[in-house]
Amino acid sequence: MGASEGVRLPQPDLARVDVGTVLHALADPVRRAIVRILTQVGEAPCGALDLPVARSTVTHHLRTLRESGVIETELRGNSRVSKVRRQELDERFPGLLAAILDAEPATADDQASTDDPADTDDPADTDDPADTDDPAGTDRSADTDGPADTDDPADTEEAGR
Amino acid sequence: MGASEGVRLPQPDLARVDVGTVLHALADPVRRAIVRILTQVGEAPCGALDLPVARSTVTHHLRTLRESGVIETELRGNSRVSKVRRQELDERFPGLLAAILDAEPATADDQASTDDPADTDDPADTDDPADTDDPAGTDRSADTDGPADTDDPADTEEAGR
DNA sequence: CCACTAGTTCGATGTGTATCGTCAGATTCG
DNA sequence: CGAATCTGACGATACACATCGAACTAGTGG
Repeated sequence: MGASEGVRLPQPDLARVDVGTVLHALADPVRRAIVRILTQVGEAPCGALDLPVARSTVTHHLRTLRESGVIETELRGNSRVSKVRRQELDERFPGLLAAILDAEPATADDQASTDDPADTDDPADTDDPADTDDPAGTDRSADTDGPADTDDPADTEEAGR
Repeated sequence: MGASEGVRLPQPDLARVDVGTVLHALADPVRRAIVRILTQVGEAPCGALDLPVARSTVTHHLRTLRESGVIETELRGNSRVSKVRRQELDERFPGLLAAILDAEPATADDQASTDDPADTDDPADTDDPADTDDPAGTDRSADTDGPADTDDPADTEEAGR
């Protein structure tokens, strides 16, 4: 018992957590991957999370997830084992986590590759994440072109009426 | 017919929209308020949205919502009427929008005040939004103390084993 | 035509954030 | 004990983003 229970790191009371906080935490693809992995394996230490970013970045994301109330972490020796506060989240925001997890079906071994293709699918015409991945300068010019095209068809339509 | 149907602004195909895009769009409190209002009244032009930000900021948010696939907007004279792509969202991400809207019950007239108290409730101990509102320096020292306190009880716990 | 309204774009600003590498502290193991 | 491992704090960097006010565009009505 003592061996399986360690000290839990500070975490917010979910009753006090704003839904925007959770949404923001889960808007990041790496953090979503983390949550998916933890949901599938139950719990895992930092080192067991196979993600395409630096270890320090994983640590940063884990902290963000913990501070937003999505996961809980406990000390076990020199490891910090995290797990999703699934029950609490489901009580506080019924259906939210399920909807998000269902939106991106994935296999345990394909986490890293799953995130990459998801980003590839984003490049919809007016999709912001695609803009994020591209150089800012290029994106702005793209955004400028977008509305311009909008105005053109509008003019054409009204002419038709 | 023609009077009720205007030209629709470009919007992404929701089948191609990543859930992270939607999550990010709805992580912002102003944008959430917009979606709530639109959900309640059905549709509304920019000017009918009573929000505690500048008109240009509302425009910016509407654009973000539209480009992320959450709303659709059509030109009607010199107005741009927006509405939530509720059905499509429910098909693409079943339960997501409902969960988010349910997380923040509100009345149509209390949008602005509803957002403010939500921010007030956020100041949980390790809540990021609270950290954002407070001076960064103060928050870091608090965070530094947090883990330190965690380590102390950890030592105590292991001593007990 | 002009005046007015509705809404958007633009530029600037300040803040926030994801990422990385480095280093230090804590724990485990031989 | 020292070496190895695990993890997180720190500092730096580049980019993203919410916000505002001013200027501009498009549509409406007299």
